[in-house]
Amino acid sequence: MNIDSHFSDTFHRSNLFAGIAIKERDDILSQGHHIFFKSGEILFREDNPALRCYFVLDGLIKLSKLHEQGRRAIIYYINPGELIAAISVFKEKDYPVTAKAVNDAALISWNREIMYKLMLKYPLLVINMLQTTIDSKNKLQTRYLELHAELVKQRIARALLRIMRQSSQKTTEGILITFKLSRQELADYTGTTLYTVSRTLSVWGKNGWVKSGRERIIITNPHALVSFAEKG
Amino acid sequence: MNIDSHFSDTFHRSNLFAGIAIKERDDILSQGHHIFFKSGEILFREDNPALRCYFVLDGLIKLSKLHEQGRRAIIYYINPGELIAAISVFKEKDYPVTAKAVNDAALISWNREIMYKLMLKYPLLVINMLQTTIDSKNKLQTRYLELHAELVKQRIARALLRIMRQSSQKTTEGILITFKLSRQELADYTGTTLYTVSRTLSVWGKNGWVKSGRERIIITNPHALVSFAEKG
DNA sequence: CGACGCATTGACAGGGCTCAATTTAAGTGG
DNA sequence: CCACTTAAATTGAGCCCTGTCAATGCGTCG
Repeated sequence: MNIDSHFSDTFHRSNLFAGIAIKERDDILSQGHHIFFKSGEILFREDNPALRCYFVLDGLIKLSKLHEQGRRAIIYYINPGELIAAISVFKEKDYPVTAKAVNDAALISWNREIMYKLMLKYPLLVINMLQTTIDSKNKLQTRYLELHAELVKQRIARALLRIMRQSSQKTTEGILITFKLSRQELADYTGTTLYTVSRTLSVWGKNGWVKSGRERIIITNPHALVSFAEKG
Repeated sequence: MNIDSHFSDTFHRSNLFAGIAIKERDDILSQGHHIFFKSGEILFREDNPALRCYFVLDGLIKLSKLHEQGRRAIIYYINPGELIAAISVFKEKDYPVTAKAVNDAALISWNREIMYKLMLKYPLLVINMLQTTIDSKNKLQTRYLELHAELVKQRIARALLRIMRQSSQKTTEGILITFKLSRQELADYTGTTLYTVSRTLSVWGKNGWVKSGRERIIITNPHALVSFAEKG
């Protein structure tokens, strides 16, 4: 399998391949398959579990989890350079999570047998996988604590800042979040409702901290947001 | 290093060593150090990060995280057979978590250099570490969703059931949780306050679902609790 | 231009937190 | 063994944050 040179950088710079020689990386790469998902498409769902693991080359992937009682929690936004559904190497079922492409996305996928062989062949690959898994677990622990300890507004501030760091660009108006982010999504990410998010953004709009429209958020005063996120 | 035969079983049956030959396990074991912690003692804290990773032979270890604003969240209870602070292999600092022995505990510890060498020497060890890390991450994801989606009482019910499955024994009165569990601890575990926990247990006591005293909980009607935990 | 989906805003209620006052139980020392 | 100390647990009162529901506004796209 060849890789588009545009994505090559993302692949080779990923922490996942730190310390692994280029020709070994190419071996790993050559055993995967390219897949593309359009914005809004679903990679796998609670009732249709992941059978392969995916490396994100481009785009943003949203991992969320649906509760029986109807609510949804966004667990992570996955950036290019990260791996998802590594669990599929070990378990066929039992990964009750939805993965959805937020932007058009390019990925590489490996099925479980191939990935397992690669893991045995390249111990450093597994070590890197372990490290990135621990890192993302720690991030979730932090968010778990915040969900427990902080009021909604503070969590929304933190969420905006996290998303800003992950996926934004400077514009003349401020820092624009570069994907469609509705009130509902932000609510799912912070553990609240779209109404509370709307009210909060409304106030912050009047403060001059953000400018927001339909599925579109610009942060005009990041400094104020940071201070609010930290002090509550 | 020798291992007490009483703990030998826990060591060798752990998922961590699945597929690894006995003499290899003994090699791994021989490079660690025995450590004991009395009930209530702290293994490491937010301001005194873990420098080694630990394998739990006996006892129960509580991992919690303190929020700047004062609240504490219990992230996991760690049973015998599990590994903690694997992150210390990769990072010296930056594991802002407190680990405390809930019961008297026996552990094996390895420092980072030794553990890293072992990981390179035994690829299957890393694969197993990856698998258990993914598993515990998934559990946290589930609890994150619950914290977002469920009311306090439902979360308390789930927490009691989880703890019961982890660490309990049958008595004539019912299923006794076999470690000191205060209202405050249960609150930290479920994301609420000790007052709400107290009120809830008080009601369930009148219902005949539980019997509770000072740092002591007996579940007298697990069936009712399960049904409540699932339906809310 | 019409329709659909997202966003806004108000009114209202209630779950659960806070604070304070007791009560209960365990542990300690004489 | 009992008085004393200390920490945990209970319970009530009050209130506020935030979820719920409903009505309306508005931007986007076919």
